[in-house]
Amino acid sequence: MTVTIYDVAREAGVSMATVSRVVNNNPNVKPQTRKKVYEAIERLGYRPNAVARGLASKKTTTVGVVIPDIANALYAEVARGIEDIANMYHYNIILTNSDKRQEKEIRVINTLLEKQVDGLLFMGGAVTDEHIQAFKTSNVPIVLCATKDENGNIPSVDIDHEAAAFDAVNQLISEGHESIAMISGTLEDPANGYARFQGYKRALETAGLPYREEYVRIGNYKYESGIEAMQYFLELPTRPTAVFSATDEMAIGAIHCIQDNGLNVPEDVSVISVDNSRASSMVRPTLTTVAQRCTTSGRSRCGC
Amino acid sequence: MTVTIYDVAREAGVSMATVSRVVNNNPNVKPQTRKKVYEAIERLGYRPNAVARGLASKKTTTVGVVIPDIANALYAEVARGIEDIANMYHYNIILTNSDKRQEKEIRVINTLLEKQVDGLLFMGGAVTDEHIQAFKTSNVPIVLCATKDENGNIPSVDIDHEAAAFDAVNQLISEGHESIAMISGTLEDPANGYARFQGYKRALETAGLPYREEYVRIGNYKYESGIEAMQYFLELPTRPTAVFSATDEMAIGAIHCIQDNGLNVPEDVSVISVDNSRASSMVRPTLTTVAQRCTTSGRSRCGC
DNA sequence: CTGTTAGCGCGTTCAA
DNA sequence: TTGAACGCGCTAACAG
Repeated sequence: MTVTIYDVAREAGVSMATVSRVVNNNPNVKPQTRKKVYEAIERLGYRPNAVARGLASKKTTTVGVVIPDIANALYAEVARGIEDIANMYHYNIILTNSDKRQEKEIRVINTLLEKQVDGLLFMGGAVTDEHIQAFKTSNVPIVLCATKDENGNIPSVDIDHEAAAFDAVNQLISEGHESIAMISGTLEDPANGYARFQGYKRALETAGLPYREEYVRIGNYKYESGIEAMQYFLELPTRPTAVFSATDEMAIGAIHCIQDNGLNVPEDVSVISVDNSRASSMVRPTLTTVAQRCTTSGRSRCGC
Repeated sequence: MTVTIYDVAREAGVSMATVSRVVNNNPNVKPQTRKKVYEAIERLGYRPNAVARGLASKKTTTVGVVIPDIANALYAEVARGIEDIANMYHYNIILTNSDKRQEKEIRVINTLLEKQVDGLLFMGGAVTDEHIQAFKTSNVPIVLCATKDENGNIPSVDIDHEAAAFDAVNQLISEGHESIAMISGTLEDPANGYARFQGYKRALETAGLPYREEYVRIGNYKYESGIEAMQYFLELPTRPTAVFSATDEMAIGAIHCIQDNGLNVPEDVSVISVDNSRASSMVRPTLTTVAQRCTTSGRSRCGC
């Protein structure tokens, strides 16, 4: 039924090894025999079996990707970047959603390793001892993305949240704002939360602006929490003239809240954030976002 | 280095066959020996090699998915649904982006087939003879998603665009609207374009409402084209009281256009669409969308 | 430049 | 209930 390398060899009157060389573009083949082999391949409609090849060569040209949720726009962008790069090197990706549930994460990591992926890209929340344990059972390169292990032993790639936040707030400052509030994520979140908050503080310091506790509210990244935070700011005795949001979604909530209070953006209050989701380009008034190039971050390295 | 089934066999004092039976949950193993094997597996940290297994069994428990662009929210939702179901049956998916470029589509289809996927899910634009040709070179089940081949020979799953459009327009009618315009996609697009347009027309007919040519504009699914179309409608001698958009993005453009003209939604003009992207829930005024359950559509069947 | 020969790690008869 | 032996389709020395 299926035509194998052996069939091609017989058809072309050469050995399996020669066919293998031709298929793998090994230069050590006389052009003439190469041609014969190609013809035989064409005639028989031969297609190499990547599984057999993988077993023999111990390489699958496949990398595993565990991602919290591909339906999330941010992760989808990253996934796209990863697949682009993988594709460029003729690799494929096995994609798995983990929903950041540890039990599921561990399970898919093991499945991926069973499938002999050549590399594993892990995007998730916390990296626990169990994760480390699972990683250590294999020799394939692991790279963390948008997360880190406590010791920082595992290679990881991520955007520089601190710098992104710093840039965003700086832009506000350069526009003349002096009272800038922040809608932050939880400070327990090292990346989207703490790091961005640090960037915010550093920008204020650098500009010689005072840091005021009442100008910082912790949200949960959701639209509604953006509204709540903004409402709080607007009711302050001296309300801020600008707001820096840790994420686009909260920023949009903030904008709507401002409008609901009969104020205008950016005339009365400016809003800026650091995500770069597609939604942000479709919201009004235009939401200035410091491009975060999610896709690019997926491109940095992928363990292959 | 790597521990194989043979090592486990030796450690447990049984044969490879027995270990294989245990690993594959074959009932024909004495509980006692099963236990011995499990212990040996534990002790050695044995992990089955899925590639070798795939070669021997001719099954990879992997399905290939070619999708236009995972960074697109709609497709991402579908992909999520597919992965969920695959995961439920202990399958994995190899995901590839095609950008609807035929050359790339054909290439990844072949790659996926080389990798011996147990099924192939193809999401794309047109299904040409070249596609059919590529599909035929293999025996793995192929299923089309959100697209169809001309003859309808290949199994396919999709949402019922016609019905979705019909429902959406019907809702407008039930709200008392009698002059309803439509921002359509290109009619060459059988699904998002033509089918939705048909649904629009059928709803009008069913309600005994007249179909007016000037009440239909063709857009390109983009935000801007929603604005253009809406502007056209607003400048009509008798402007429509409601607008049905083939996609959310164009609907959002329409809404903004209405507002830019100093009118209100839905007081002056109602807007409805049939996508269900996340963006639509964050836009104001609230955009009524007929839930299209993209994720569910990904769940229907996946060729495995 | 080409052919021969071993495996890669596992599932699967077929006997026992 | 268990084991021996073969083969899945291909790559990788090695030899010539």
